[in-house]
This record gives sequence, structure tokens and C-alpha cells, in this order.
Amino acid sequence: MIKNLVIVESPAKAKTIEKFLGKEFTVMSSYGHIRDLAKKDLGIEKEKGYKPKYIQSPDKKNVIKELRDASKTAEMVWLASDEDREGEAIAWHLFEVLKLDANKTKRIVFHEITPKAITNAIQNPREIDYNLVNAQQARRVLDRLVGFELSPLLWKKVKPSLSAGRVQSVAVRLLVEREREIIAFEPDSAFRITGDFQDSGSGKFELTAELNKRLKTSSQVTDFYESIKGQDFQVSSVQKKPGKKSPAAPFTTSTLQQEAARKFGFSVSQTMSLAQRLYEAGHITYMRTDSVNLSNDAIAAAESEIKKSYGENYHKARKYSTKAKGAQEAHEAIRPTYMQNHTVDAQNAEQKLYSLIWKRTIASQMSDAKLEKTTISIPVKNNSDFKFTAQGEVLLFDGFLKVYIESLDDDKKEDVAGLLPPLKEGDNLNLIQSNAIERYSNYPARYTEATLVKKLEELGIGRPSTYAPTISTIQKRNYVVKEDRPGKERTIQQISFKADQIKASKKVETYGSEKSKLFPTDVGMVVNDYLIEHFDKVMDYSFTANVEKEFDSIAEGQRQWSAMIDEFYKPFHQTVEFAEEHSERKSGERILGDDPESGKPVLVRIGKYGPIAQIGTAEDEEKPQFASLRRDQHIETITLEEALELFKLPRQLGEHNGKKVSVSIGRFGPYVRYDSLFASLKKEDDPYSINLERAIELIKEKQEADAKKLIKVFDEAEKIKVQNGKYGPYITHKRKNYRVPKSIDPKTLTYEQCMEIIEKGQKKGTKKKK
DNA sequence: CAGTGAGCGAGCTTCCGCTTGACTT
Repeated sequence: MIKNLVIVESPAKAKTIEKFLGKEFTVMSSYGHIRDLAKKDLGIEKEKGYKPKYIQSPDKKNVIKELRDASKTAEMVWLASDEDREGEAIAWHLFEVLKLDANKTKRIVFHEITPKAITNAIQNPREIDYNLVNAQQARRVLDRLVGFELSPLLWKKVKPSLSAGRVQSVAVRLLVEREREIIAFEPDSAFRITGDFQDSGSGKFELTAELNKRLKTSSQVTDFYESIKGQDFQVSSVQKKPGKKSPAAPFTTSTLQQEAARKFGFSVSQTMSLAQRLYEAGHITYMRTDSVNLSNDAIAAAESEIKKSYGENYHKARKYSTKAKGAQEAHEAIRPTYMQNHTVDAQNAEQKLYSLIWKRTIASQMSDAKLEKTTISIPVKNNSDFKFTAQGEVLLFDGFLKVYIESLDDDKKEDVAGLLPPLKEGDNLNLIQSNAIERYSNYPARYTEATLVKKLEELGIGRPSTYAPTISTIQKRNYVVKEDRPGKERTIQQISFKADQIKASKKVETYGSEKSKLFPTDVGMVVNDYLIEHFDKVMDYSFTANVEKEFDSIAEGQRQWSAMIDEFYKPFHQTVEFAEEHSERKSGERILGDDPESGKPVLVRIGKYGPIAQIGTAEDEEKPQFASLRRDQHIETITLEEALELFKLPRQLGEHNGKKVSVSIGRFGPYVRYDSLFASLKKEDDPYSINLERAIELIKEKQEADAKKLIKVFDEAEKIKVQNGKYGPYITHKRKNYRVPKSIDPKTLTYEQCMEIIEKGQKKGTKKKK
């Protein structure tokens, strides 16, 4: 018999709360939403006022059964899902699916997990807020309508299996537009001039200062140096200004993802799964949140920890307020559960993330850092337009910097100003030497996973629970790839000035190398252009913000949800129908020119399997020739010469043991083929110039590696192999893999045992498909 | 894993947001 049944969304939360509530209460979890729109067709009855067709989620069958059994015996059921739109809907779905009795059901909310907050919630129950539920239904129905009408249109007009949606399509748009800005960017260059000075009094102090203006051309630089020949310099002013730095707010999901990426290079999904484990172990509060708020208990705990560890003057109580658009603030900020734990006992990566969260939280309750900024000015006497300045910074009091410094994104990084020598106004200086170095302006920074999340949050698009999945979806659809790209080289000019001598020289610098950046693919670009051409309203960056306003007015009871949907859907559906009938297939085709050998046109477009180059057209008598574009080549930017180069592969290198050896470039880069064996080329090998000798070397290496992987083969059937893999030993059979159970030593496996494992695995496979 | 790229047509794909494990080669 259960007296009180409390239902929350997360099992870890259930465990914690149960401790606070005592014996009279049983706490269970719904594991998020328990039902959703039917997946078959639209799942919405458009003619009946957009009535949703809900289906119990298949993976929640057991959860629902357990909850139903428990709720039947309970005297009172407390629906304690989160205090936001989605949480309210979860409460309502529970009420409906579990067929609860209104007289024996109460709705409670709390947004911090403290005994006080929970007792308070129990004492102040309310009813299910149907306005809020309807706002959620409107959100859900709108997303389904957009996603399930646009995606099939793409299958027809571009390529099968593609997808479009309110969130993912705008994320791709951001990347495509940034990429085009970069392609169109024309760098500008100017000479940055620095001077190394020494005081002519004691000769003890040296300082490097920068000229206040950059000069466009080398002749302007030479003219400048000519004009200062033989000149002496003097400090005209030493200005000191007090400054301060304040700590950043505690972590939300998005800021945690950004900072973990900057400091440790974690991907957003990596950060989330580490945080999940810390949460389940009870080390941190909930990790999917848009709130920077700390509970009063947490603020007090931070205060006593700071005073104990660093002293009274390091503490300053602070309250932060959320700036993010559309924040729903159902939870606290992400913080340690126990402020006194500077570290926790966990795996290395988890420990790193915990420590980051601890530092950020503690720092947020610490005093400002105080500093003094100094600017030393050194005028050029015969030209009042020019002066050299040096800037320095001295830390007077470290404050929160004692524990934590927030990192900057690469494009915002600046030179760190250090300490300046104690020069004063009127001090005479000698110019020991000066250097003018040509500096190019940088193109706009490409997005990383984390900076994309930041941008989406600023636009109010997506939620803490969806940032990581969205990024993985747009990569899965091949709209976007995350990769490194090597830099390119360019020559820059340098001019030096020393002992009244002017010398010019040249230097090679690499620029534009990228690490773990998101690049839109050709498919991403073509899909994006198609969607913008026909559905500019949904693709607008403010579309989500606009509909959010409408959801809010539904939540406040001022608007009827199906009327709002109708107002959106009618014109939207018309544009879908129009595009269906009137728009052309989009292949992104671009004609590059004529093939000098055959005189046939050379073109690039998206083919069935991705971007391809093609010589000749389907109408020609001869079949056209095809070649896949390489990963770093794009329909929009490839040249005729580069395209023609692609047709030189595959190259026949000759024979080895009577079998042909050829080289080509595949999905995973350049490879050598020998019979049915494929061996990847090494970085230093070039597929266009590699010779047979080197190719055989690679083949032998690959054969050896394969032999090492192999644990066992059977005489009975060549097709079965026992091999060693990343996840332990496994059996291959007819191109499928089956894991060897841990209880069996793979070396002792018999043929019969293998067949048994394979049969078992196949059964599992067919079950899954249902 | 790495060959492909005509056209036909069956049957499939797809959204966002709330949650965890099961599973991966």
C-alpha cells in the first residue's frame, strides 16, 4: 500500500526527493514524456481543429504499467513534473494515461531540490494548468506540421531521407550564411608597427609600444621611417586608470557546453553525458537548464566555503538574472550539490568537468578583481598624427580570479597586457629598433559546436535538452561536417628600422587552419537555398521568437491554441502545395566549362550519393563519365581544372602476385586496392603520384594489421571469423557482427558456439525491427 | 566501409522536447 505517490521526470531526482519526504511518500519517475503524436502519417486530425492523436511511447510501456499499478493503490497522487510548458504537459498526459481521479490528484511544482522547497510545494498544491498544457500542444503540433510537410517535399525535390524543421533548418542556415561570408571575404592588409624603446637615463628600462595607426602600403612605411631618422623620443604621459573584472554567472547548459569546449575541447554531447553521470552520482544539480539562478541554500553554502577557504574579503553575495530569450527557468543553474567538495572521486574527464562547475559556481559568489590599467604615450615629434602607446595592467586584488577565469572564443582572443616598467612623464627614450609587419584582416570565424549552440540560444531557438541532439541531427543528415582543415600559406612583407637603416624582407605565414569546426556540405547548401526560396517565413531567424510570443499568450489564456495553429497553417500549407507543383528539382548544378579532350561540357551537381562531377550529359550518345567530389571540394567553389583532375582516378599501378593494384579516393580518403583488400594511404602519400612499390608496402602493412586483429578462423566455414575490435572480441558472419559474451574466452570458441551466438543475435535483430 | 550516378516503382525516410540505458566494430 502506498499512501502518497509523487511522480517526477527524472529517476535521479526521485531518489533525492524520497530522502527528504520520509516514509509516507513513494517517489517514482516518468522518464520524461510518456506519450507523443502518432508517428504514422501526420498524427494530427486537421479537420477536427488539429486534434492530436496521441500514442503511448513504446519504450515507456513498462514505466506506464508500474506507474499505473502504484497509482491505483495510492491515496493521493502528486504530479511533480517540471514547472514549465513541457512539464505541465507531462503532468496532464500522466493524468490522462494513468486515468487518475481528480479528487485524489494534486499538481505541485518546485524549481530547486531542497527540503524547504519541497515541503513548501506539498503545502501549496494546485490544479493542472490547461492553458499551459495547450501552449505545449500548440508547440508540439506546429513542429510536427512544419517537419512532416517540409521533409517529404525535400525527398521529392532534392534527395530521399532528408529532413527539415523549425530548429535544425535554421541552424544549418546560420552555417551556410557564415560560409558564404567567408567565401566572399576579401582580406585587407596593413602594416602593424611596433617600436622597442629604452630609457636614455639609466638604460635599465625597456618597453615595446605600438604605433596608433596602421599603414596601408610599404612606401608609406618607408616614408614614415625616413621621417623619424635621427629622432629622439620622450614619454608625454603616463595615465593610470582603475579597473575591475566581475565573475561570470553560474553555468546553464549552453554556457557549460561552451566553456567545456574552450577549456577541454569536449564536444557538446560529450559534455552532456559526463554531466549526466555527475548528476546521477549526486555531485551536481540538473544539467539541462536555462537558469542562472542559485537557491538560497546554495548561496549560503558558497558563502561559508569561500570565507573558510579564501577569507572574508573574497566573498560577495550575488544574484544573477537570466538574459536568454524564451528561458523557462524550471531548474536551478548547474552547480555542485555540496559546495565543500572541491573535487569528487570520479573518472578523469568527469572530474575535470566537476571541477570546472565548482570553480564557476564558487567564483560567481566572489568579489571583483581590482586592477590598474596603465597607458604610456610616446609622440612622434615632427608628426602629430602619430604616437606610440603601450598598455599594461596590474592586478591589485585577485578576487574571483583566484579560482576561475572564463576562456574566450578564438576570434575574441586578445594579447594579454602585462606589467610596464616604471617610466614617468618627461623620461627620454631611444628607439632601439622598429618593425613593420604586414597583417591581414581575418575572415569571420567558422562556428564550432559550442559557438553554434551559443548563437541558437541567443536567437531563442531550441532548448537545453535539444542542443546536443540538434547538432548530431544536422551531421547525420550530412548537411554539416565537423572537421579539421589545414591552413594555406601566404607571403607577408616585413620592414625593419634599426640604426637609421631601413630593410625590407619577406616571410611565409600559414593562415586559416581550422580545428573541429562545422562546415556546411553541398547538400546542406542546396537544401538551405531551396527552403529559403519557398519558406522564408519559417526560415526567418525570428520565427521561433515570434511563435513563442503566441505560445505565451495561449499560456496566459488569452488565445485559443487551435486558432493560432490555423492562422499559421493555412498559408503555410498553401506555400507547400505551391512548391510541390511549381518548383524544379534542385541539384545545385553548375556548369564549369568544356572538357578540352572531348569538347563536352563539365558540370558538378548533387547525385544520388552526394556531390559529383560529370563530363557530358545524359542526352549524349555516349554515357557521361562520373567522379565523386572530394571532401574538401564544393560545388560552389570547385574550378574546371580541379574537376578534370578528379577523372585521373582510379589509377592502375600494375600487378602484385598476379593481381591488379589500383589507387583511388573513396569515402574515407585515398586508398590502394588489391583484390578485395583496401589499404588507406598515409598522410604523406599522394594518390596521383604514388608508385607500385610503395603501394605494395601499404598492402603488406594492412595484411599484418588484419592478421593481428584475427583471433580465430574455422575450417567449417570461411565466412566466420573471430576478431578483436574496439569494444572487445566479436564474430563476423555475412558482413554482420556479433559480440562475444564476456563470460566466454574467445580463443576457446567452437564453431557450434559461434553459430549459437549468431542465431541469438539474429533473433534480437528481428525483434528490434518490429 | 572503399565498386555506384538511366528509369521505373514499392516501401521507406521526417519534426521538437522530455527522459535514460542499450548498443556500438
